Parts: sequence; structure tokens; C-alpha cells
Amino acid sequence: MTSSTDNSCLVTKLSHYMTLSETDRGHLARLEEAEDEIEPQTDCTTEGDPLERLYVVKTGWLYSYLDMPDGRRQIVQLHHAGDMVGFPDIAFTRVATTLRSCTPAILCPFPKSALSEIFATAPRLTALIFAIAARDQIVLTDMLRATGRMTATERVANLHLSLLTRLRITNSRMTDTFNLPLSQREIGDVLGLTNVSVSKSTTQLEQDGLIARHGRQVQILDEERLAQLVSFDYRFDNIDTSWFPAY
Amino acid sequence: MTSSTDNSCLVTKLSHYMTLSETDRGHLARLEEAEDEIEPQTDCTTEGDPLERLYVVKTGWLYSYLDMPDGRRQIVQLHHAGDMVGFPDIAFTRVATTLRSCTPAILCPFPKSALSEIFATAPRLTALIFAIAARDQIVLTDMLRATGRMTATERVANLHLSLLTRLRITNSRMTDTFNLPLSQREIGDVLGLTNVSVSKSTTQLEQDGLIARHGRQVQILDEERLAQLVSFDYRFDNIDTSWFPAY
DNA sequence: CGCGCTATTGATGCGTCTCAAAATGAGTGG
DNA sequence: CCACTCATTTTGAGACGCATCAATAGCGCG
Repeated sequence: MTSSTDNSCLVTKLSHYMTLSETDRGHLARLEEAEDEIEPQTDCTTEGDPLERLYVVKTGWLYSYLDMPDGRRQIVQLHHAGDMVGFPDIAFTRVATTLRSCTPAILCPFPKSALSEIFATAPRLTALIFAIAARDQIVLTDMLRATGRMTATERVANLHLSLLTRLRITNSRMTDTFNLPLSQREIGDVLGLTNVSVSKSTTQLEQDGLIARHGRQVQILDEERLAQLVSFDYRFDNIDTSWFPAY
Repeated sequence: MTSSTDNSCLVTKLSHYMTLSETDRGHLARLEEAEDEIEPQTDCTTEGDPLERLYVVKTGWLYSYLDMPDGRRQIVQLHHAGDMVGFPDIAFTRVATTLRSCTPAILCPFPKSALSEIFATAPRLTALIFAIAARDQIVLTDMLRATGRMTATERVANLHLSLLTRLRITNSRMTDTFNLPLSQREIGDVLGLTNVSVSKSTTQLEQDGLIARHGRQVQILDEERLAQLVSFDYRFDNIDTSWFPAY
């Protein structure tokens, strides 16, 4: 348990977009005061539960999903280190999605009221958090475009590009290879496909020389052609902070 | 052109969730100072344009969509009177989606900096706007669930329920009938279907006695059975304001 | 070594897309 | 009020893609 700002991946991530003041860092450190260690493949909060806390992801991969009564499942968000989890839920008293870990993870829970405090005292940080939430929403619209209007292979290609560009933000030394700790069934639940289709599509991309796999490591061999295939939009490089409050 | 708070549907809509102070109303009125009249079926901003302003919808229906180069299209958001348009875009300098009207509409454009001013001076209103944006995101996850994991008929049923509950928020006297100014092609673009599938699915729902159509008016005949069919979650009745800043 | 989970591969079926034509409806001008 | 146009909706036939089911192969781990 620590609240030093040195090893805060939230601070690291947000610093990428905006210079954080000492007070800002203090606010963010408060969000990471508590730590929960999570086993892989465990549900942290379940759809319908009363909503008590939001989370900062310290380490690990997690996802949020929705269930249908007959067992169909849709994963709606992927969460990585430095992400804040639960924004869509803050408007309501019950959580809308189930949060599940796919690797060992460390979560930092914090109450909604911590956010309220930031709103009341740190306008510039508020704007940044708002912008981050807005970015999440863009990711969702891209997923919707993929699920609604792309073929199976295009969806898999799109997911790989989307992950690559997201992970690059924090890992600037990452170039074309990343770890993908999702089973094909889980990938299918992200993309609205079956595990079988994911397998066939992934093999297809591999045979076409677009990607390569080494265990769970995925290598993007021809990023340009992939991007063209799904008309991928590189939006996440930076955030427009020009309109933010001054302090 | 008017800025009186009397006929502001934004104030009306937000008042539904939280008691607005006079300063809050003043802030919101500023967002509606300008008015643009929009013809039906016209693009207001186009994907990739530099982002200058956000909008409040004063009257009319609009939607935001994404294009694929081959003509495929995905509508990702529907906007009604009292909605704020453009939150997902504020993080970036270019707009991510195209905004298009499907009826005659009146839009009130305002600059990002107006939002910044609210952040800096009105924490409680900031929290509410944040909650509204969060609610938008929930709508998106529900659309994703529908597009990814439902059959054509289920998707159409889900859309009808979703619209019914959203429109009820502002129209408290509305019970089971509403106007649906979308063509079946547009509905298809919302749901990731073709116009043909939408036609067949809608006819199906009508034959099953779940809905009825009178021109563009849609009547929900058996809401309970519809809700069960798609395991619909009624979340939008109210927003949790308990954690909001005091002033 | 053997167990269990994940990924692959193939055969078959179903649902939605595609293509096309007819029916319906709204708007316009004679 | 009718004739005409144009867009939308409906209906049908056929093709295609993904789901489903099932069997095999690969891999991590005790």
C-alpha cells in the first residue's frame, strides 16, 4: 500500500496529456490509496450491484461485460494499467456492467465522492478527466462501427490495431509487438463473434502476412495495410487541452 | 434568437435530475445563445472536420454516424431535444463522427471554452454534465450489446424500448406511443442491419402483437413482453446525485 | 505422464445480405 | 381531383458468412 506518486501509472498516463500540478498529483494519489489484489478470471463487481466505488487499474488487464439471460455475453470495454474504471456507472446507483480480470491485477478502489472533490477544487484536472471519459466513448463508437458493419476478419484486424495504438500511449518504446492475454472466446465476446470465427479470422490474417503470433505475443507485420483494411483512424496520439481551464 | 431560460429544453431536461440554481441556469442559457436552423437530411459537421463547437439540440432529431469507405455506415448516437452533442469529440481537435439531421432541427452551437468556464466555476453543474455524458456512454454499451449479441428482431425490439424510455424522461405524459422519424435504412444503420431486415423484423414484431404502426407513429402494445425478449434494463429514470458537490 | 483448457479444423445449418421487383405513400403540378 | 414522380416499404428468391456442432490437436501445469 502506497500513495507516493512515483509509481502511479495513473499519473504517468495523465501526464502524457497534460502537465500535472502538485495539487493535481495529490488528488490523483488519493485515488490510489487503497489497493485490491485480484486473481485472474474473477468478477470484481457484478451487473446490478449497488455502486460503491470506482477503480484505478494499477496493473493487469480487465474487461467490463454485459450478459444476456441465455448465456450470450458482450464485452464492452477493455481496461489496462492507468485506466479509470466505472465512469459510465457514476450516473446511477447500480453498476451497469460486470468487471472481470483476465490477468492477475491490482485495483485501487475509490468512492464517487473523491471525484466530487476534484470537481469542486481542480477544474483543470476535471477537464482532463472529462476528456479521458470522452476518449473512452470514442473507443466505444469505434467498437460499435466494427461490430455493426465489419466482417469477422476486419473486426479482428481492427481490434489488434486498436490495442496497439492504445498500448503505445503509455509504452512509448513499444513498436509492433504486444501481449494479448485474452482467450479467443473472450475476443469473440468483444467483437460479437464466436471463438471459432476468431480462430479462423486470426489464422487468415496470419496467412495474409498481416500479423504473426508467438504464444500470446502478437506482432503487427503490416500496420499500414491493416489500417487501410478497416480504415483505421489514429486519434489517440494526443488530447486537445487548449480549451482547459487555466488552473 | 433567445436566451431566456423559460423555453430552454436543456434546462428542462437537466432539471429533471437536479435542482438547478440561478447561476446554473445562467450558465446553461449561455450555451443556447446562438441558434442554427437545420434542414432535414443535412450534415452539420463532417467526420474529420476541425472541431470548433459543441451543440445543444433545441428541437428535432439528429444522429451521429461513422462511414466506411465502401459506403457502409454506422449510426452511433441518436440526439433529441435537450441533448448535448459532441462530448465524445471534446478530447480531440477533429470531430470523430458526422452529425446529421433527420427532421428539421434547431441547434445551439457553443465553443468548448464555455464548458471550461462551467468546470471552473460550477462544480455541481459539472458533476451533472459529467453524469449525463456517463449516461450517453451507457446507451452506447447497450447498443453494443444489441449489435453484437442479438438477432435482427431483438435489435429492433430493443431500439423501440430504448427510444420509448428515453423520450419518456422529458415527456412525462407520453405512455406507449411515439413518433419515429427514421427510415428503415437509417434504423438499419443504427442496428447494423439492412433496410430489408429491418422491414421484416418490424413486420414480425407487429404480427406478434408487440407493437403497432400508424404512419411514423409507433405504439408499444406489450412493453413487458418486449422488455423480457431483450432483457431490457430500465436505468434512465433518475440519476444518482448523492455524491455531487454541494454548490 | 495425464489432466484440463484453449485453439484448430471440417461439415452442416441458419440468419442475414444481396438483388430485384412490386406495392405503398408523400409531394407536385396539371 | 387526378396523374405523375420519387422515396420508402414490402415481398420473394438465392447466395454467403458466421454459428453451431463435433472431433482433433496443442499447450500449460500439477
